[in-house]
Amino acid sequence: MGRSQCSKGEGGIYKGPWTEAEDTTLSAYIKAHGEGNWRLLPKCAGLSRCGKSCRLRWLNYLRPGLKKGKFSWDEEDLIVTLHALLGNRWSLIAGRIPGRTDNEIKNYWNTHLSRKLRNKGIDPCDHKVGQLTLNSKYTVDRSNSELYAGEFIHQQPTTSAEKCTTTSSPAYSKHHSPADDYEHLALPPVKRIPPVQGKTISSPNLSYPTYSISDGSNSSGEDEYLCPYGQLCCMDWISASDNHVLECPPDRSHHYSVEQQNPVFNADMSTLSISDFDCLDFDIKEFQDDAANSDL
DNA sequence: AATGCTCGCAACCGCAACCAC
DNA sequence: AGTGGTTGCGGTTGCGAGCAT
Repeated sequence: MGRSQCSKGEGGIYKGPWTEAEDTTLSAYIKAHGEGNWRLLPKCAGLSRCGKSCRLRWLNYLRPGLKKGKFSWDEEDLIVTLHALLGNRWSLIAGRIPGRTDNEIKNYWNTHLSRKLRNKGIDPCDHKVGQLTLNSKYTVDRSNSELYAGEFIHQQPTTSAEKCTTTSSPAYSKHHSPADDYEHLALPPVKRIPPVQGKTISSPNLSYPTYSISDGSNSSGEDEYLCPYGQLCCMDWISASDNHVLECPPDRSHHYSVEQQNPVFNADMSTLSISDFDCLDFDIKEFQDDAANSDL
């Protein structure tokens, strides 16, 4: 499997599959000197490979903590969900799935998941339902879900190379299922707190959310918070750091901004989109817990 | 058994982003 | 602001394994 036998290319640089000896050399070197300096690494380590190749081999194969083998049900589900939210941003998706690499996820998507979705009549690019011939059990009832993505998520493609990005992604369903299943398309009604117009809602400690509303009333909990952009922006899913503030402008009853130290959150409300949020800020554990716990 | 075809995945390639100067 | 070097990302390639005929 894989590429052709190792062959020397220009400048005596090997290409093709890595040998065991090369793996050992690379691992030993990185354990001793750490990652980075990829261009110089091959020379220093005595490898006839380009730095890029070394980096890739380390990140995708040799790095400790990598999971091998089949994707679990949960992982598959998570990939579908994250792809719906993030598009082909494999490294971001991989960052949310411990032990899996972007390359692995990308391959798995291209060879398994996209096909599965297509077979179910779902466009794997935008996760929209095409001509589904569903039985009544899995009817997609968007009218019943005010959190349907098209209304709340307006993710813009991030690069021109992204052929398959979500321009209108389905919201994350709390009743999500793996790609085999239609259920993740049948978004249930979601409990929401009515917007508090003109109020500022802050959470000084997001790792254990306690909300305070500027009028002095307090509330705490995980299941009753604002989900202005589908459910992604539920505050619980934004990792803890100071100075998060959700606010509801008087003129936009369903849209909120999150103010952070990051200047992007000072963007014009009318143009703020889900892609403006740094996805690294989302805490996947709470993401999963929230999904598992909720049955609204 | 031989041949052809499809699938899965490691690895490569090009390009954009980032950084230092 | 411009330039050059480096890194990281996503798309694509190409080979071996496995399956079908």
